[in-house]
Amino acid sequence: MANSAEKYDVFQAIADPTRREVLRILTGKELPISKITSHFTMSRTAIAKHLHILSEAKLVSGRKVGREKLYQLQPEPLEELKQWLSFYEQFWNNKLSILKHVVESDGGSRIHVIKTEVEK
Amino acid sequence: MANSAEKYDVFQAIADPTRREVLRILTGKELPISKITSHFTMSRTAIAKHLHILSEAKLVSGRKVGREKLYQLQPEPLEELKQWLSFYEQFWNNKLSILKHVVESDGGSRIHVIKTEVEK
DNA sequence: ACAATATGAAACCATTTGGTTGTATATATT
DNA sequence: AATATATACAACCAAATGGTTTCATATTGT
Repeated sequence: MANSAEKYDVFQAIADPTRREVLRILTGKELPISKITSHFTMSRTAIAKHLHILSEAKLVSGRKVGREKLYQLQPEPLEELKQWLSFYEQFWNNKLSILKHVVESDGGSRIHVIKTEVEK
Repeated sequence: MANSAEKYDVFQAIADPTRREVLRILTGKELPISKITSHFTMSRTAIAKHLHILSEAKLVSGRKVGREKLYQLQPEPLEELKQWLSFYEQFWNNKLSILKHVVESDGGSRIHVIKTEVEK
């Protein structure tokens, strides 16, 4: 199923509720397929396929340890999603509210933002 | 195709590249189906279906004006996506990367960020 | 060595998806 | 009134998706 042509991107990978649930389950822990499967009613094979898709999208990585394959969350590709989102944020938010959030949630520093026009 | 049972959620709606492109085209403007279609090689019917899906996910709204149906971006449901994302942010997060997007996605201005430490 | 466990992989299947074409209907335009 | 335009809707289709079952293989544990 996993073709080298990277058939699945992040957008497709997270479109499926089962796969989102798998990601949630993997937050923090590194788990073998069987343990992940135990959270669902569907078969191990089905979950393995979902893991392949998530793996293609680089949202998880698997390492084989003994007879188990341990899967781990790899959240970096979500950055792409975040960037995509940020483009639309200005339409329901105000761009500066993003900055506001950063400032407010920043524990140990103060952030100053100066916006200046740039000539054509 | 469009069942009242809301078959499509935001995650599924944005999974398709054509639909993401439609959203991008609709940023700012309100456009009739035919105008939207002119950006693609596929048929108007195909685009109409995509618009139905986007409509189910409440990412666009359409109003009929004369013989045209004008569609408009409705970005609010993307908030759900943002919230979903925020849960995973802590796992790769470098807070300043948020600022980086703001800077990079800003067309006509330059943003300077000065971060200074604050005494405990 | 043998049985149990964990995964991999192939074959198969029903449904969904993403597209098409064809026809009908409503609204402008001349 | 007749024609052109814009959309709606139904039927159809191939390919993708999300699942299953079955069998093979590698690794433990006794």
